[in-house]
Amino acid sequence: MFSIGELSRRTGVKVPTIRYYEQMGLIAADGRTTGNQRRFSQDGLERLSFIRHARDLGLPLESIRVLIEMDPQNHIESHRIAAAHLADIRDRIARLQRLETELVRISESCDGGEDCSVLTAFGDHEQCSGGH
Amino acid sequence: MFSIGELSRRTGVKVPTIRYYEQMGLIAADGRTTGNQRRFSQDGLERLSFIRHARDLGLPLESIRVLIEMDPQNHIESHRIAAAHLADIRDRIARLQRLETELVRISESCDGGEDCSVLTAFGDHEQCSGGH
DNA sequence: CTTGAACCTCTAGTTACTAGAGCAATTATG
DNA sequence: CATAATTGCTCTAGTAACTAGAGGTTCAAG
Repeated sequence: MFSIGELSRRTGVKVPTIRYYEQMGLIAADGRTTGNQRRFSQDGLERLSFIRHARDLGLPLESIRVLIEMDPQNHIESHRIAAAHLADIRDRIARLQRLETELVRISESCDGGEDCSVLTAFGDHEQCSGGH
Repeated sequence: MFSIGELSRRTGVKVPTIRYYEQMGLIAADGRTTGNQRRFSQDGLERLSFIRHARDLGLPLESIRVLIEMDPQNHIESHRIAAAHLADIRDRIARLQRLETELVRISESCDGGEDCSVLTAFGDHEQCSGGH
């Protein structure tokens, strides 16, 4: 049986975050001591590691909740979540790359004149090339 | 003079968002009608367009506030903000690309066996290659 | 048995908005 | 000019995923 601090040390998830996950119904303590402190089993440790890793992969808690409650033999649903997340990541990369291009242009636009053209470029959409 | 709705139509910023910006001190109405409705001048329109575009570029409101309050001749500060934001964007792109690689691996890991290995891969950090 | 670390609950703050309630003002139409 | 439709007002609360702090209790070591 692990205390919440022990669990935190083993998974790298901060103590208040574990309590937050419990509140969100993603994890449950196995029980409490007479003094009302949480005690977690090995199962809890594994569950939390799962959440931790999935969060590191950028999955929102809602998707994680679905994964947790899912039948492990349900291929379709887990593949769907993975594919949706991948598409989302790719979309975000594409958008950020467009911003990067734009920011490079803005950063290079200043010729050192009186008023800084970096500043005006931040506000002027006319100068933009790609659609953002 | 524009009503808040007119301003919204011309800039593409939603009405409640304009009020929110006002509350945050980023924009101010020129005054109010006798019936307490906001009226904005051309200046307000331009200010809001600036904010809109800077937000589209992904700048946080705090940076925008700094830009707005800045002397337009202050090259150093505007260049610094642009450079910091560019570095931030590049960092995010790099991290997302690492996630992309990982998710592709996870998506391809399933061989159709009893329990779906996409599901287990979400929880198992051991299988990961790059550091995330 | 005492002390200090770890634990408890609860509230509020973060970012950038969005949604809704309940009411007042403005504008368009008959 | 009266009425109806639209737009506006303020205020509160909700979103995601936590983090920080207050104020108090329990646990483990010596």
